[in-house]
Amino acid sequence: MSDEISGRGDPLKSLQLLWGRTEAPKRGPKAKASVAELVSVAVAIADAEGLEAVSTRRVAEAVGISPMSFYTHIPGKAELLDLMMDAVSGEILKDRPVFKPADWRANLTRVATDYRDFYLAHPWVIPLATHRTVLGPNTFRSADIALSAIEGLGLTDLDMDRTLTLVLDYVHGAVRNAAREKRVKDLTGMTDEEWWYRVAPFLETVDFTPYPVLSRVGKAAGETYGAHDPKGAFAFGLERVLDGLAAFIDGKAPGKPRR
Amino acid sequence: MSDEISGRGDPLKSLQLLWGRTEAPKRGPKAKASVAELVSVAVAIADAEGLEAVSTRRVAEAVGISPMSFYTHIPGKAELLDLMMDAVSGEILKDRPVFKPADWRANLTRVATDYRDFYLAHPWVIPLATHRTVLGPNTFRSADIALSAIEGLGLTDLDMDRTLTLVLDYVHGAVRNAAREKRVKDLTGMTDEEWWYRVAPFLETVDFTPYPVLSRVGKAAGETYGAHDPKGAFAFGLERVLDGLAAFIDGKAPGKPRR
DNA sequence: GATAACTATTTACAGTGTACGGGGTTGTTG
DNA sequence: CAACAACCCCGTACACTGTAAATAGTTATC
Repeated sequence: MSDEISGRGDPLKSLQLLWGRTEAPKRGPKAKASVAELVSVAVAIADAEGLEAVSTRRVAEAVGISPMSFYTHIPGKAELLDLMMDAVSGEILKDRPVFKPADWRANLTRVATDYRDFYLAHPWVIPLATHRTVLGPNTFRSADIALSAIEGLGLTDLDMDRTLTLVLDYVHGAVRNAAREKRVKDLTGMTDEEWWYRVAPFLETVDFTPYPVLSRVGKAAGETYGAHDPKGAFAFGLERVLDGLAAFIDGKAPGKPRR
Repeated sequence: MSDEISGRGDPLKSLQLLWGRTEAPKRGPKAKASVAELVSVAVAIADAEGLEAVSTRRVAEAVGISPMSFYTHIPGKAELLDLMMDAVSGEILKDRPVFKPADWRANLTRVATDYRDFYLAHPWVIPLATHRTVLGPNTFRSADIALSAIEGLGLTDLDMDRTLTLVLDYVHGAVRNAAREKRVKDLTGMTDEEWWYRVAPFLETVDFTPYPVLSRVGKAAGETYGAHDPKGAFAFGLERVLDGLAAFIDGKAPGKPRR
């Protein structure tokens, strides 16, 4: 099963597990493992070895039950992935910062960097997220806090939605590369430097005249900060995004028309 | 093998295949299948049924060779994925538009929408791309054209690199959801409407008082354009990104200082 | 004709998710 | 008390995956 994206499982079953709405069993033997335990070790495996190391067998074994006992607790792997995503989402904006409307730019920067740190800490969530958000308590909590970063600016609810979507879409796009860096290194056993070292001799035999602009710009970028500079690129992009939002927000703000 | 990301294969072998640098064999029987053929059917399978339907066995069978004969042409699945990515990259900015510096905003809009269309046409590339770009001719070609959209604006080569990175990161982040929509529908057999229909009753039993902002904004967004509106969100975000870049570019442009 | 270079194929192994059916444990009910 | 229902656990099995290893067949060169 390589199509590992969230939102695949039975939505109702997932929801019940996410919100702890499974009523306690009246009879039967006591369970050797709990859902929380299974999710926790699955997250630990994903953090340490990547998503592909998470298998139902492996998770079951890690909590001390047999492979098939996994399915007594969680209907299938799809539901496990949903639970994993919501579980780690609890780390986003964990201290619930108090935002002041006047500092919206600082607020959004905080939100963006917090989400970025989150993705970097759990790179496996990046290919997992789909448009059908996991409707769990932690996901709701982080979204609520993030939205509160732009409360009181005179934006409509719709504008708030789109504004946060823009920032988080950008963060997601910008972070996806940095997040994979370690992963690719582990898989290939090569650092980026080693990789370039192996690749460079071949590239010198390539005729770059069909790509004049790329050739010039790529050379300049490479000489300045090596193969790539995700942190600098993120900061640059975020500033531009916030500049764009500034024009939008200042134009909407009722009290302070800009010109 | 669930860790399907690019940049995993032997880099040199991949490069040789990408640039057609495998010297023609002098002896031996004629091959029943070519690399181009294998890549082509692999792309067709991925387009039609998603990345997880692409297996070496399936691809081999589709071109009429036995499962293991695949490996006489391509060293492994990692290299196949690299080749697939570069192959489809040929569709981006295919007609090589002529960009005029004065119209940089229109140029970048064209670049952004072209990349968006590309991702929507081949959603499987989204989880595949890593920071180790596939160094193939088509990838180079599209990057060169995209960069030429912001030539002649007085930007340094580094600024051009970061500017394009910003735009493409945003496009990637914004498109990831829309691209999965069809995919999730196929996997779950549910449209988004059916999904919401199943989920809504449960959500009404959830206490939303801990998420006041989310509850209000989510309700407003849902009532206005249903579950989500990726096209509108994309347009909104792109305008803001371009506004932010406008401030940056106008500030740098030598001839026209803004204030 | 021998040999080297090349393609194609068969078999096999260690994984994966999970359907199915049976066995053991617990609390409730007659 | 015995019977039963509810529940947890587990062994077996199936159809997949990528690919290592060994073998057989085909072609051009010496």
